Amino acid sequence: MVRARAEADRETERRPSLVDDAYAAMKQAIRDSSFAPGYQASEQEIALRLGMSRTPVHEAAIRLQEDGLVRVLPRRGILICALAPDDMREIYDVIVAIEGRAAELIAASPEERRMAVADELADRTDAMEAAWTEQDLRSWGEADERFHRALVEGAGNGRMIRIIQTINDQSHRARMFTLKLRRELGASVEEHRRIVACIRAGDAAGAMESARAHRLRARDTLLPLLDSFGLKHL
Amino acid sequence: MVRARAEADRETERRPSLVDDAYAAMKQAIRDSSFAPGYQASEQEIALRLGMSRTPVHEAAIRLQEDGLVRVLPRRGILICALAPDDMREIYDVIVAIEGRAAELIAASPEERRMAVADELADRTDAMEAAWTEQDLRSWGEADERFHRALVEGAGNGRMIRIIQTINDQSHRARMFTLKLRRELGASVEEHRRIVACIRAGDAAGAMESARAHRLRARDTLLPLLDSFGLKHL
DNA sequence: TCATGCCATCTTGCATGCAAGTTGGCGCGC
DNA sequence: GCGCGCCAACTTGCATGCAAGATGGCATGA
Repeated sequence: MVRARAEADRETERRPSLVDDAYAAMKQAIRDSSFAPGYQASEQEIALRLGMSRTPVHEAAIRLQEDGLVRVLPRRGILICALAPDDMREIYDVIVAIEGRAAELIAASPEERRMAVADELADRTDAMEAAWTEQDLRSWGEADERFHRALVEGAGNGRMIRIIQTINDQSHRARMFTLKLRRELGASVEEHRRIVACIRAGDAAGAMESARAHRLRARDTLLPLLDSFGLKHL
Repeated sequence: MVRARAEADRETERRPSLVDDAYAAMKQAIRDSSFAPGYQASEQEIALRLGMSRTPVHEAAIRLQEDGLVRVLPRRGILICALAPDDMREIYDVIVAIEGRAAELIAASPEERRMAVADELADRTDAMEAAWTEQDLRSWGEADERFHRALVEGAGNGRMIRIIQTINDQSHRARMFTLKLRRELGASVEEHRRIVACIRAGDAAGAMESARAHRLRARDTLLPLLDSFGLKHL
């Protein structure tokens, strides 16, 4: 219970309220497509399914709307947002900007901290390579996600972390979809290693540039892929 | 009423609800320090003052919490968030990342679009210079704010715009405070002109670098200023 | 004088009631 | 057969009731 106590001290013991439950449940449902994009649900219906009244569902919907995952249509219900290719372009630009700066900040930090982050990033990359040789797509995707999360968390900027988290929630479904299509996963490992090397060397400009180049290349292989499938929304 | 109709078509006629009113009123109160940081208000009290019941106030508070402007403390009320110097550091890093990428994107866009944005940016910069020669701090601040807003809006990325808007809401009070202290406002004009020149020339790398340098310099002059005032929060 | 514990008061979490806006379908007129 | 309007059913916006958690002050004992 040490962990619980620590959180209690930090957060004045916030045990999960019904609103938190509703928020988590709805977000999860959107992530795994139980609520498909374009689906329009009534708050009443969701409330019934979750065994609570409309109030907490409504308040959770407000938070989800703020996250860009749903739209609350007055007197018509909750609409699950779809992602158009243009949204993916926007999302990649935000990622390029934030991860680039994060890599730069890490590379410019004191050696001890830099090395600690680099070690973690290297571990994630090793996991990716292992998954790649075993053709284990699921593991590869998880390791890749962890690499990028560690990259942003390594910069120690809570606002950047939150921005990326929001963006990830929005693009999770697209990521799951494209994971199966990509044929150039191998290149990512090498690019990750270059980022790590720059961080170790304290080369801030190089770290930023490799992080940016990595995401820009991924974007340029993925967007045409989505377009070729004629996906108007996902 | 043409404007109202246009918005109606676009947004399914969303006239302002009480929640929107409460959100706007509270946000404004926080901006102009009617609600000072650290102040703890009860939802009931705010509801009375706004002439509505607790429900819309509560829902607006959830949105403000999502924006990072307040914290809703269970059964204790709404706490207006204060900004520590470390928050300003975080905020500047986000701005450097986003504005840098925005400048790069604009400079890499087709010439016609590029020039249109550059013209607007140049206008804002002219306004700054005029305000500077007249020692009109308020006008200077407004023109500067408009320059930076135009810079991000010029990239045409809705998510970037939203991120910057949120960040601006958070740091508005600090900006108002530091505006009076800064003694190097003149340098900004020149730096803005350099950004505009790079955009006009289609020099993406140069645009990004000048936008970044501009914000980094501003940060490095402001943060020590705040520290020297021993401001733990504002 | 100071620490401690209890209680009155205040505040929100959540459920629910009511009214107003939205929708889809049925029937009527052409 | 086809279009149009009306109505019943449904959905949320907002107010309010109730109960439980948080707080501060006062009384009590050392």
